[in-house]
Amino acid sequence: MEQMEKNPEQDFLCLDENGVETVRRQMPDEDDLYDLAELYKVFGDSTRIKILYVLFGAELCVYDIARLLGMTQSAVSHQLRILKNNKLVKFRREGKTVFYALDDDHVRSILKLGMEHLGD
Amino acid sequence: MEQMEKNPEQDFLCLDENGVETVRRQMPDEDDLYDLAELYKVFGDSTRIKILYVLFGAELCVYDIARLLGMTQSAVSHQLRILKNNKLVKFRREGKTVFYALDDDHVRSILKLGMEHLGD
DNA sequence: CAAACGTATGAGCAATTATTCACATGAACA
DNA sequence: TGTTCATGTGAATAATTGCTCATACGTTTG
Repeated sequence: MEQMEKNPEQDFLCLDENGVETVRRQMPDEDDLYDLAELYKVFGDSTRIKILYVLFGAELCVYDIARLLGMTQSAVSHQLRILKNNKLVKFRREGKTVFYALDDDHVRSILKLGMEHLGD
Repeated sequence: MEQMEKNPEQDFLCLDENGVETVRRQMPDEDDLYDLAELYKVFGDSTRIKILYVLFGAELCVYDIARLLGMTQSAVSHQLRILKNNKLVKFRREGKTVFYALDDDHVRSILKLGMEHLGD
């Protein structure tokens, strides 16, 4: 970082054109970044995090999740819908009952990584 | 999952007491779950995701980040504050300029995992 | 078919939050 | 010391969102 002098041609204070190119090249598409933020937004709610952790080891029906977490069936159902849309949980119908489970191992990995970060 | 009959003593439709215990045992503390959600909430905004990705390979000053992303310096500074508070970025002062960089490799790992999940 | 049960969903409300605008800091330089 | 430059921040606003309440849907059972 030696190029600290102001360069009026360039409009960037600290980074030269090469740096700009390097940064731009590694940037994913705008859309992908948006989708990524949307994905993390789903993890960014303690209710949904609780639901995911409850499902960490067991397949559960909506009512059980609600009971375990001390929540309304409606609230749980609303959040399950969001988790479902984002492919974080899968479901299976058995008569009147719908069983939910974590969709894939990415979910577990993401939760674990987050916990690791908090451990510092 | 054979215990589908309703059991009025138990208040849980599908899960027996053993199941409840198993689920409860693996649940982290309420506080940790809350903190985890707070962490992901930070990732759950496309502006902050963009800032993190811009910092993926280069240490940058506030004004450069703003220029690269086409944002106000103020908006970037507000978001950097949040990223800083959550230990996702670190900073270094050099004269009037403040350089920001990703804090640790957890950040990179978390971003990568998220992208992987989207790739399905 | 009607009733009961588990689940899903739309509307409305309260709370959170990202941005803008104006201004405050804090450092370098005349 | 006063000015300029880079950054930080408080208040206000607009938009998002999680929950509740009421109700609808889909399945089973009488």
